Amino acid sequence: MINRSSKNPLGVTLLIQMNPIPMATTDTYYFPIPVNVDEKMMQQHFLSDLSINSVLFSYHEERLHVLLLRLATSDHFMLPGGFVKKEEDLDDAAMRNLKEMAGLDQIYLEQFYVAGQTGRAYDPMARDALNKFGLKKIEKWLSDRKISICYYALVNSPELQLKVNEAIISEARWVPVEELPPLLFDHKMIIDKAIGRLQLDMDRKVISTYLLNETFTMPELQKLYEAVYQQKLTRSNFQRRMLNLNILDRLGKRNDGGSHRAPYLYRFKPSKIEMNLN
Amino acid sequence: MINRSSKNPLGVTLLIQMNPIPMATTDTYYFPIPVNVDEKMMQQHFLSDLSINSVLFSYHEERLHVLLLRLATSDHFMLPGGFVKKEEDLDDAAMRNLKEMAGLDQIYLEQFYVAGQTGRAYDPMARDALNKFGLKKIEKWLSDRKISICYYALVNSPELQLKVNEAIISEARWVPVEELPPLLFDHKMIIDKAIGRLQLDMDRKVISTYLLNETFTMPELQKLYEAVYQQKLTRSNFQRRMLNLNILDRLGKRNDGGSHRAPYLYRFKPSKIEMNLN
DNA sequence: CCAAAAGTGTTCAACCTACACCCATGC
DNA sequence: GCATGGGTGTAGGTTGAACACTTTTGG
Repeated sequence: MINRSSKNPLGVTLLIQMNPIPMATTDTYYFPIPVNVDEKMMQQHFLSDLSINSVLFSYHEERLHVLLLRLATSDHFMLPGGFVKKEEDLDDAAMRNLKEMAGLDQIYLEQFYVAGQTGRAYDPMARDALNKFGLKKIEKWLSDRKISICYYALVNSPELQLKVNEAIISEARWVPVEELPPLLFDHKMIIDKAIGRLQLDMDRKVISTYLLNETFTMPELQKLYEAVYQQKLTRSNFQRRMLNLNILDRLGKRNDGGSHRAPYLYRFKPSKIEMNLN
Repeated sequence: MINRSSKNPLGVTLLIQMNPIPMATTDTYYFPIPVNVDEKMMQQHFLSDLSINSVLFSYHEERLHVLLLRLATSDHFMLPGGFVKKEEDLDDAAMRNLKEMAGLDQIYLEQFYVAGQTGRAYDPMARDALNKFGLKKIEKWLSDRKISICYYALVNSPELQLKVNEAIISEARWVPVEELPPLLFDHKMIIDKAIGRLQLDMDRKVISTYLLNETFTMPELQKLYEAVYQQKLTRSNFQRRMLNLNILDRLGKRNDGGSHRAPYLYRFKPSKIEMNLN
């Protein structure tokens, strides 16, 4: 288990271990930009007007992070995403995309927005960067693409193994939400909306569990809330509020740590996960 | 102004005055089922994987109503909707659709859901009804159609003039949400989600004004809330809550009515409309 | 003057906030 | 013991539910 002590965090590598895998025949369409892709097959099997973008949230080092990909030809970042097969449920497509790209499975996934502005694909910054790949079909793709269904996902471990085409994506990293780098397209706006929705959902549903280890201390839970809402909370009141919700099991065990009273370990009551509050 | 007295409602006709207009060249694509439509033109100008469905809400006779259309070949109803032009923002498409169909303009419109299940077009009931039109292209349309972006709209007057193809839509009516008839496709589920979202939004934003006349009495406002939330509220507490929000102007004027104390008239403060609460 | 409907006040409980205090632990 | 950090208690304010009371109006 990762030691989350504030004084001496274990130092999870921000830079994700990338494990590039050569682009294969069918399973390559999960990447948001269809480079080196059989266009015919694309048209035949995928919905052409739609794409999916996913905002992956992870919580570590006491901060809320978002997974971002950097285009090899740019210093700008973008969100991961993919396409929807013709005979595939939207939610399934989003899930498949995350599984193919990052091996993620059974994570919390929520659709929160549809980006439908016509102008959204026409970011000149993105155009320039993509044109550097020298591929004609990207030009076409940019002018064709229209609607993006946006999901956010909760990931409880920052240690991912990404499968991306290294020629296109040169870097993938968890970035703290307070320190977002320049982003392509309308992805900044999408992330902002995702954070807003995450804040709403944290208030209404028992979803913190998807961002934490199975057991955690009360201060750890509080720091998660502070990271998501970007504000300090009063310790004693936070504790009472959480306990009064009656969604936590206190485990007799205690952490062993520094020179101070040992905190209790808590766990979300299994029956209460997926429950709505209020 | 419509007399909303509970004892003797004026009796707005539930059945909408339909004013059928012959299908013209371009402006006919607003109807959710492309019958008698130039398929080539459709493919050329519209996004093929998407449709829009709109849940129109109206409040009258102390009840929340939804606008439903009945297929001529069925006793089932469906939601109005339309398609998205290739170079058109999603929100604009939804607005254009309502303007073309019902002459509505500058109304409150909110996107709330995306219906993305593959099975959603395969309602056998709908298939049967549509096949009765004897048109081959409907079969194709049913197997092609995939994703529906769902909007809800707030309409403050039930008196609409609909433009629909009478050969296909034989009836259009405002139906109280507690008395929904059998619906085609997944439209029942979509309406339920729309109501849930409307309830959330009524709590968070100043949108009641889009369902009422410009001026109204406190009991009228309360009845709107009771219709939306499907539950009785305590009169005195409702009044205090609304006044404490500080979003209402009390107009000195009073209603003239029955043998009882005359209520004040209120109006939403213009500056507070579109404001978020909480 | 009475019934009916609208507006106002009062009480009580629940909850939130701030802050003080107590407990456990390693040095 | 004492600094540090986790856990609990308490006083004051706010909010909302329930319900009683007052005001206005037509008959």
